[in-house]
Parts: sequence; C-alpha cells; structure tokens
Amino acid sequence: MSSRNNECEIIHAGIVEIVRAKMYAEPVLAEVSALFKIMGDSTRCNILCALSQHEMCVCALAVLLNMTKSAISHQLRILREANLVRSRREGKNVFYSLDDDHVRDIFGKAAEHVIEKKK
Amino acid sequence: MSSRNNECEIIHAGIVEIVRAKMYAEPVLAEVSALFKIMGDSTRCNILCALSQHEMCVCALAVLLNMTKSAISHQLRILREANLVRSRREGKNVFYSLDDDHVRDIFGKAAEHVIEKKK
DNA sequence: ATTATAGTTGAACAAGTATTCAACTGTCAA
DNA sequence: TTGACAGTTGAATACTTGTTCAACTATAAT
Repeated sequence: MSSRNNECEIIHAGIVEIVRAKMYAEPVLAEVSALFKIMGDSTRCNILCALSQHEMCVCALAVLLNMTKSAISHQLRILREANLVRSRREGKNVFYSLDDDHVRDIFGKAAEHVIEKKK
Repeated sequence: MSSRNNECEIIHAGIVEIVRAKMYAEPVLAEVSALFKIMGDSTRCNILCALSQHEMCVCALAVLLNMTKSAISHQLRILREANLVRSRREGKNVFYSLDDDHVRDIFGKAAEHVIEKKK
C-alpha cells in the first residue's frame, strides 16, 4: 500500500489541515512577527521599558542608555513608524511616550516568562 | 557619549535616575529582547502558532509552511535551545510541542494588539 | 544675526542571520 | 543487508540591520 508521495504528508495530512484552519490569518501572523522583530532588539527593548515608566526626550534616553542621540533617534523612528511610540515637541526637546498599553502588557508577560524561567 | 556638560542631562537628570531605578534589571531586559528576537521571525512565528494548536512533526510543519525540512529543522533548533519548544521521538518522526504556556500568552497578547490596531 | 543645544537623516560599514545544498544519522520494513 | 523515509547538521550565500559619522533642520537665547 506504499505510495510515491510523501508518507508523512499522507499520514499527518489531517493534522496539517486542522492546524491550518485554526491558525491566525497570514496577514495577522506577518504583523505579529513584525511586532516581535521590532521588540527583539536590546536598544529598542530598553527604550520601550524606559518609556513604559515615563515619557522622555531623546537626549535623556541617550544618557540613560549611554548611546549617541543619533543611534537613539534611528531606533525611535522605527518604533514611531510601528506606532509603538508617539512624539511631542516642547521647545527644543522632543518627548517620546508609549503609544499603546498593549506594549506594556506584552512586555510584562515576556518579563514574567523570563523571570519565572530563571527559577 | 553625548557630552559632559549637556544641558539636557542636567535638566532631565532626575528623570533619568527615576526611570533607571524602576527599569527591569539588565539581565532580565537582555533575555526579554532575546526572547522577542527569537519570536520575531516569520517562520518561527508560524511554527509557534502552529504548535500552540497541536504537536507536530518536522515533516508536517514543512508541508504546512511549504518549506524544506532542513529550513524548519534549523529554526526548530533555535526554538529548542531557547526552551520554547520540546521534542519527542516516536519511530521515524520527531514531534515538537510548546514547552511553555507563557508563549501562548505572549502570542495571544501580540495578536490582540495587532487585530485591535487594524480597526 | 549668531551661537548653542536638541534632534533628524542618509550613506557606509560591520555584524548577524535565514535559507539552500549536500552529506550525514537514525529508524523501520522487506 | 538494503532501501526508503524522517530528521539533523555544517558550510556557503544572499540578505538584513544596528551603529557611526557627518551634515542637516529646528528652536531658543544672547
């Protein structure tokens, strides 16, 4: 009863279709992975973590993270274009803050995971 | 590295110290960003999403995602080393499943964020 | 107007990475 | 033992990306 087709494909075809039907739609998955990709850089993670405490200007973030304003600004642009942070000008300063409470939630869950895993 | 007598540093020094005191410890932040980095690839995101529905063997994942077994296996190794998935051999097949419910949570929050943002 | 500080931007470089390819191991059946 | 299928692995390639550097804009004060 052998076949030239892939055995595994035949045997597990049911599972493949069941899982496919329950998965998030492709556009959603693409955006989810894009979101994680943006959060998956240590500089941006630090920025998000800082902004989840208080709004800050570029210069203050640069001091906090011991990096150049340029490097911070580049990363802030990425976060801004992803609608994760929002900016507000006040005189010479541009203050950034979190644009969405979901970010705080996602961040919290991840930190919880990491901390609990350490034990 | 901005400058030593930076006006902003002086003006916002208070905020910097307050935020620094409230931020997650550096090792935690490093692991959090590492976690997001791992989840921030569309192939791995698809794998995690699939495994959050049902355990699957490499071959089935390859069929589901229309990729080579080699490519899937490489990504599974990364997920395994991060303790996000676990493997179990059964005859010729190796079945993978989520190693942690946190992943499902984090994933869910992110999807919620994306879906709500679309409106 | 000039000067100083805050912030942005584009190009370039260095470092990282996902997939492919080919060769390999492990398991099972004939 | 041989052949077939499931899965893994290392090297190579092509692509992505974070930071630096230098030049730029914007705002405010002298």
